[in-house]
Amino acid sequence: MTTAQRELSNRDIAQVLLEMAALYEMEEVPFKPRAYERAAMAIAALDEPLAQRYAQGGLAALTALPGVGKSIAEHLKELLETGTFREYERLKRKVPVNLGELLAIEGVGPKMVKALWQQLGIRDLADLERAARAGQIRHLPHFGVKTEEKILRGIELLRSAQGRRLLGEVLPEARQLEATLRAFPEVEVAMVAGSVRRMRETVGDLDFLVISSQPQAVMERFVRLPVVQHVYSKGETRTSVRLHSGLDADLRVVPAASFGAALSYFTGSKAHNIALRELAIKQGYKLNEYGLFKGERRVAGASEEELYAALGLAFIPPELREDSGEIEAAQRHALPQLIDYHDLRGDLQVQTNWTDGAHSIEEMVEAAMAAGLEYIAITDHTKSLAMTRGADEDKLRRQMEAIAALNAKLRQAGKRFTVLSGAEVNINRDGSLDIDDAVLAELDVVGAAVHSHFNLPRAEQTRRVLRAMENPHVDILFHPTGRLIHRRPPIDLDIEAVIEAAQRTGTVLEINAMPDRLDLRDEYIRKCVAAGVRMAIDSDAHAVEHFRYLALGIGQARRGWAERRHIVNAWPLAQMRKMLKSA
DNA sequence: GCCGTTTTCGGCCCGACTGTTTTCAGTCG
Repeated sequence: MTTAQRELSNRDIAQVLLEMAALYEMEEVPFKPRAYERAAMAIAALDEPLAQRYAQGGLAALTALPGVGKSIAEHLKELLETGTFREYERLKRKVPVNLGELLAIEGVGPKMVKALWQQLGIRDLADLERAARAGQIRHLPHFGVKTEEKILRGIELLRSAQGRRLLGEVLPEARQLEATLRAFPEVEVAMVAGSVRRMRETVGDLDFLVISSQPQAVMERFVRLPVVQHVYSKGETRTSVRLHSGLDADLRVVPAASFGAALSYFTGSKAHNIALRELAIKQGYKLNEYGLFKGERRVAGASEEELYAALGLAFIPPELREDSGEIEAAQRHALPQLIDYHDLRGDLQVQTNWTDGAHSIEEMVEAAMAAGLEYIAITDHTKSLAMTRGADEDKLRRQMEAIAALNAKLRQAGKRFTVLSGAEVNINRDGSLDIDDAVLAELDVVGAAVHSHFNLPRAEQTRRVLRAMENPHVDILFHPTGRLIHRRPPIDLDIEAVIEAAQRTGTVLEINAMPDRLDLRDEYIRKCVAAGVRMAIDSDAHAVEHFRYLALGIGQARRGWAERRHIVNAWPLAQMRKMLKSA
């Protein structure tokens, strides 16, 4: 072997399996698509690189994954060892298009891709856009003007992502690179700055800042990292690269005396920086990335704490630096005591393999304990979401019994952990729920959620959601706006009315921590804080690995100025339960 | 192709919406 072959990431591998599912879908092969999708999900949710898992545990470690059996494990082995596998190549030959690109468009599925390729030779996004703009698609059988318009809108939406990526997707990569830099012998301190540090829900690129007295050696090492694909520029203080993951990354090397000023400057936001510099000028200073200066003399700059203090400000946590009132609050020393990343005691939305989750109740409990939680609510889907094998009243009752038995077992084993029974109940079009009130009354935690009719007009949608919140058994409104970042817009809700109703009815609003949900979003959280509405930060875990997403929800809550007192699952169990309507 | 509190073969789950259609396919959750 000459140069090391770049290792496939779990994301790459999951993508290949998803393409397999789509290819089988085109062939109208029954059941296989679901099987491949399930396997893709399991791999995408994995923390540890699949290659590493395979290297250590062989085929058995692969088949141990949920949804991975003998055949898929064999395919994965081949994929890991050779970069592809025969069955994938065979299927791809039949429809040789850029599947990932085309399927990323909302409303475009495998059948449409196949038809477009067969009839118009469309192979990628550019082909598709050209054909749609030329009005060619509307003339195909089973297509029409509306479909053509939908495709163009879908492409627009995809574009508006502007190459920004989900924080949850980027954060592990950023932390890993940060650790790599920290381990360089010439590096004294390394930190990730930018929007990652501010925990913005999406990230455009990565900014790293290091202290070193040997910048050239650091830059040399940096550009030779295997994660680096292309070097845009390389200098003494700044190097700019494209990573294999598709992200751009900047590395800046600064002397220790400037680190705080540089960290502040490169953390942003731009608006916060400008406001800070204006404040400095008013006080007779000059502020730049090298420090706070009075004339030629540097009065602060080694640490952020020192910098903010010199300006007469309380330390402003990075999540608040958006120039949305934080500087004024810091002047009055009236910043909120933000909820901390270690403050959560429970998780009030957890799915299991009773419906569309990957793992059993017991496995989720184990993982929650390992994540340092004291309680979780099991909230599987209900019946009208049939594709998830949603629970009906009988199934919910059976699950309540299973949970009661598990709690008894935990107590017997001396474990201080409580499993609450719950459900993620569907809100019907008219605002009624798809589970009988009598059964809801027996559950510890009832979450209600919109999973259908996303496009109702504002008045009707708001009326619908309010009616659900007024149900005396509904404790929490799950992912209140239903948005999927970069994929689906939020439902059209009068958010003020929802917050007012939450206050009036005592309904908790969720901050769903899934990377592509983060719903409520930061600005709505801040409205809730102002209105004194309680919220819950939930992982919405569908697999044991998902509890780590809670950190994203906490980041979002901090961006919304939330304190521990606003977040019910940061409270001890007894206090939290008293807060719920059904208690 | 996966899986097992319906257990090693025979299931794999439904229902709504949209846009295209004359009775339904594709997509989504």
